Amino acid sequence: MVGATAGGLETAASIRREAARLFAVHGYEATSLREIAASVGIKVGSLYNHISSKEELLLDVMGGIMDDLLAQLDQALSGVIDPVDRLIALMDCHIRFHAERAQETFIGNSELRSLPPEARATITAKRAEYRGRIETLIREAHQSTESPLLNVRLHAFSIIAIGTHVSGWYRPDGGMSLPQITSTYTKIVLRSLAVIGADARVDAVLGTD
Amino acid sequence: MVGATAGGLETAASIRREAARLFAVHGYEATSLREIAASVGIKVGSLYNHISSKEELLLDVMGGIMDDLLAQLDQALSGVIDPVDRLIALMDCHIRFHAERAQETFIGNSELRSLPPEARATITAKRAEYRGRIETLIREAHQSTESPLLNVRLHAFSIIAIGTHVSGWYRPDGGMSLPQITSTYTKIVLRSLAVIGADARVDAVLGTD
Amino acid sequence: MVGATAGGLETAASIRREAARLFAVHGYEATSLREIAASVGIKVGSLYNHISSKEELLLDVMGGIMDDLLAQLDQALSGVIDPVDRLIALMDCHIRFHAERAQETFIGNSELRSLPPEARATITAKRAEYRGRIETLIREAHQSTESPLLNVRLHAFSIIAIGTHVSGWYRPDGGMSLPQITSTYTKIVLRSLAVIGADARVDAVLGTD
Amino acid sequence: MVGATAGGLETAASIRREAARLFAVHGYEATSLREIAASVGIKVGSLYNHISSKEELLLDVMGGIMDDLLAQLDQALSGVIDPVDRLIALMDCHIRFHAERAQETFIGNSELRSLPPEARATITAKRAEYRGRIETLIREAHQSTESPLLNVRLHAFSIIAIGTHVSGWYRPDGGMSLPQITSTYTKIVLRSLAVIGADARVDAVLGTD
DNA sequence: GATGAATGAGATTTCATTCAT
DNA sequence: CATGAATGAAATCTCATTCAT
Repeated sequence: MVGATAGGLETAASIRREAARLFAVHGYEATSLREIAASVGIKVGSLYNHISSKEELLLDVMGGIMDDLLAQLDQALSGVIDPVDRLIALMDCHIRFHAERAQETFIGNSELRSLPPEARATITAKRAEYRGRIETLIREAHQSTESPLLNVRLHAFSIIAIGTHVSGWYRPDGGMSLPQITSTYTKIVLRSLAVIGADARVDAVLGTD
Repeated sequence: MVGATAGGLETAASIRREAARLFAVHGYEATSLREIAASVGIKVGSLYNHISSKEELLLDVMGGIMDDLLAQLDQALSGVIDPVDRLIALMDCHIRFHAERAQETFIGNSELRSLPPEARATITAKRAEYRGRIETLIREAHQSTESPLLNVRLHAFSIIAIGTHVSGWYRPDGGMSLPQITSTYTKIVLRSLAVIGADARVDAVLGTD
Repeated sequence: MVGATAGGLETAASIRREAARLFAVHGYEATSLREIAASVGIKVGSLYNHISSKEELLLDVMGGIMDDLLAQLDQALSGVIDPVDRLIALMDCHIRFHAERAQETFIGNSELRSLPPEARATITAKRAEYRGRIETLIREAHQSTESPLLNVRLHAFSIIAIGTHVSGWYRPDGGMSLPQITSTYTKIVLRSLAVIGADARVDAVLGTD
Repeated sequence: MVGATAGGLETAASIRREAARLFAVHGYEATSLREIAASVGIKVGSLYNHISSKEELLLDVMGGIMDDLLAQLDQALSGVIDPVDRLIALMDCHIRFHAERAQETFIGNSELRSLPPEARATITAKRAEYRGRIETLIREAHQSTESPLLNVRLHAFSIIAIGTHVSGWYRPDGGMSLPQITSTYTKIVLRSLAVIGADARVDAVLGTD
């Protein structure tokens, strides 16, 4: 029966979706498998036909997120050559990703401590990788700058902090549109890097809205 | 023996200290009263001579933090008149506070969801108050600026995001000194507000180190 | 295996049975779920597959008892027309019920205070209903009486008191047979209502044993 | 300081009074020493300057009650010679005692099971003693009776049941006066023993009210 | 005599997980 | 693939009791 399999896949996807939602709202520890099962419309025991443990479910939910982020960054940068344009592409991708996948990135940022050491190390490595790319982009963009590079690490940190923060408050039906948010934060970051004509360059790439 | 009373007070303080530490490391939900009691060196039941519930303990730990932050900001601003200087004073206070009391502010930012609605509302109100003050300082400093004010809310958010982030990674024995961090982040923020001569003004107020 | 479902239902029934027994012996507060679980032969946690709380278990145990009593009274009276015969039928039913279901009625009488207000009100209402029926039967039987009706409420109370008392001491293997007890108490009550020829009438209806 | 001692004695009495009240309302098991201490206005630890254990406190509260009851019965019967008059004196004393000291007798009847075996045996013996006296009085009064003595034990039981029941519902500010209750119940009992001219004899001794 | 603090035992309840059906 | 039931571990919290001050 094709339906059976489709149903099974749907159930598995449902579980991950509801888990993400509940982990984001109440936190991993405060979310019980009973709640997740109830949200999906099945009983606890049945969960285990689709997951192997709660921890694995968390890993699953957090799982692809960093890979996706890195992949999306690659894609956003592909074909972009000018260093400032690349920085703008980074910011656009960075903010958009943290907003559009707010729940997952929020979990990724707040539930690291719930992972067992090994899994945590995996994630931490990917985060370092992401930070490294940001630092590289910052360094490369610095050529068009009129002031000293203050501290690459802290520049990168402030970009990351903004993304993390966004995933905590952004709502699709909130008061600000995503392009508006992206554009503004990009200007803020470019200004902080003392990029010449920061605002105009952002408007040129991302539009004026 | 003075020890009797002093012992009681010391135990109570110990409990709050250890609770803050453990909440920061493992999270509120993942921290058991058993662990806290063990850290303090008493038995679980004895905790209840000093607290009335785990939730109240969390509230206690998170409790004064926002009041302290607001008070410290008041003090930092007192006597400072120039709007840009006031912004610098804000940033100095902001970063220093989030670094020096990293554990508490980290808990304050990550465990809001563990509070019952009423308590949460109390804290949320204080956070809004703090954000409001930041927005006011931003608006007032904008006079010395050569570029448009992008979006007060997002400017404030980026400052808050940086503070929150700092409380997550700062270690007194880490690679960067607190004055260095403060100075750099202040420059980053002033630059992002397009304050004229941002770096120099920060150096003038906070020193060159 | 049919046993699966049957096992579940049997366990649930077992729990209620053992709870009734233990509540009757030690009282609700003094009975731990551990003891109940042990009596049933399962572990404490497993209880919660069959009950939702200890309080609900008490309510469950006390639950049907008043309904059963009222239903049994209806049945005992059905087809009996003569007012004195109806009184005799009441007493027969009353004593028999309190003896045969001694544990449950004992709990029903002694653990009212352990119920939360709402549940208590439900039970209290049913008890008032039962008392009301007794009072009606007393009034109707009074026509065949040679003396004044002293006080309907106190007459009813004395009947109720006897039932409650019986549920406290009756044992199937005790020194007195149930018909003997029933017959005697019925005579006592009819005499106290000054029914003419009380003893003979009781013997005529319930037998001479 | 006389005041000091008086205060101490007062405290001890207060504790027993509040304990009796709380045991009667919530039951022994459901009453915590903390509640008792709070009702008295001291802290838990201080209780132990006046009691030696919670169990002993219960025994203390239940303690004298049976002795008092027996003593009061002796006194009520002293000088009364006629067997029916002695029965009336018994009933008057019995009901009055159970009403006036409702809380204590209620506890005495409902918390027997909370006593350790030895203490329970002591109390049980006194109750048997009391029942024995009632049975003797019944037998002696039977001479003035026109019908057979149905069953001495059950006659005694019904008297005891009425007393126990009274202690459960009597309130000084309730709808019925104590003399009214006493008189009515005495008539009920004398009628049930087929005492000739029961009502009149009761009225003659206890008054007509 | 009163108190604050400590303690060990135990209470109810929740949870992730397993497994036969 | 879903379920009901069982389980062991652990969690928060309460309690009677002790004792130094």
